[in-house]
Amino acid sequence: MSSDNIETRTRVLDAAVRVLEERAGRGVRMGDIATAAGVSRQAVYLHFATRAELLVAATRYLDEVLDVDRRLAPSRAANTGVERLALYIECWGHYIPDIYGVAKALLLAQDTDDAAAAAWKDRMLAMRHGCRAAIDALHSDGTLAPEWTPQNATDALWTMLSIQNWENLTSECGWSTRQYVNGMKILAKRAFVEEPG
Amino acid sequence: MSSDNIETRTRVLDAAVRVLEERAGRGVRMGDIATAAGVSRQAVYLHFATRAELLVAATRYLDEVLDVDRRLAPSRAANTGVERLALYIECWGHYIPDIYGVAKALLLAQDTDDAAAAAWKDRMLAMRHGCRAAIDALHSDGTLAPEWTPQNATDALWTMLSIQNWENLTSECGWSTRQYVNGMKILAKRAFVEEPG
DNA sequence: GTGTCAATTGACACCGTGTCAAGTCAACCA
DNA sequence: TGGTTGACTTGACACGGTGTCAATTGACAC
Repeated sequence: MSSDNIETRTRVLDAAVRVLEERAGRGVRMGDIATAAGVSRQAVYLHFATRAELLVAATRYLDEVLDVDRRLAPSRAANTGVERLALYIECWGHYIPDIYGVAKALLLAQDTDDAAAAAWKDRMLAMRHGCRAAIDALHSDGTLAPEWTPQNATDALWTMLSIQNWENLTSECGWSTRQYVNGMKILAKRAFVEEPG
Repeated sequence: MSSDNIETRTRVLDAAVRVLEERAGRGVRMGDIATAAGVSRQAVYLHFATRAELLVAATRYLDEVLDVDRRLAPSRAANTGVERLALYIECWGHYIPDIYGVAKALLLAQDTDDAAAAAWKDRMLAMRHGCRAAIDALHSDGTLAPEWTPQNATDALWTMLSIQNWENLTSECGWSTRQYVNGMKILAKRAFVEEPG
């Protein structure tokens, strides 16, 4: 039955997201996800050909659930570049903790799997567009610091906001989500904004 | 023969560094290193109990060869905090390409191996001291931007200068080493330095 | 009843790490 | 010269995780 089919598939995705979240994306085997979904290991392979495919599907699934577009709306509605930059960081900073487990697993799978690498690159490129939009907003306001081209500033901001950096700051430096958001706002504002006058 | 012993050991280390460099730290098996060293796979295990141990030894070996202390001397001799920060970034930015292959392998091994994780953490902590020293120099000059505590600024600078960030900027954004050094100098100066007056 | 289809069960191939035991070869030494 | 030592080789194997395959179960549909 096709609805049954779909149900099992989503149960697996749900379990994957849950268990990846729990274990921060590390050391999660296909069998673990199957068990968590209350299904045999082979049933998972009935729906996802490889581990990488499952991880990619889990990312998409999670994105749907979390409704990224809605979250980004405030940033898009900003009146100035400075405001847009701050709101984008705010949004991103609260988004990372929600996706961290799945993202980390995908990040790790990258090294051995090309499909995972492509999927990761794709996601990161999407995130880059947000950075670019914020920098362009500064630029057209005339408030982008003169040391930067929009291109270079985007590269730098994008890199600064990477998930690995979030990981380092929260787990090695003990920053909270709030501290992360504030810290990145300060860093980005000082680094990229030149208030005229 | 003990001199023979040492010779084989260093031949393996040498081969490891070479082959890790070549393949950017990815997909390098114990057998590959053995072959590159002109030695059997088991000979490698005669000198290094695990892959992680070999990677850690290779890092130390490379550090000896590259003479980190000498490289850091200019930065330590700086007269102002601003100068020290710039020189530290200069030094670090030229150091990363030399260690990237080995570092990347260690970084990847982290996920499955505790010894590798500890070694990586240790190296990164050493690098953090350099960041801390630069920030402290700014602080005692009274040129650290008021938004930052020395602690937070160190966290941020340390994170900014991570090898993953270098990787992203050079490989995804196409930055050269020179561009990296310049970009990071601009970013760090704008973010952390408040010129008095 | 019979066919269909998802899921289960258990076996197996593959790969890379790490282990083990037997054998080779050179240097050193009585 | 013949024996011991010690590094290295060779080939086999265990283990763990991924992915495959074939036979079987069980429900629902006609």
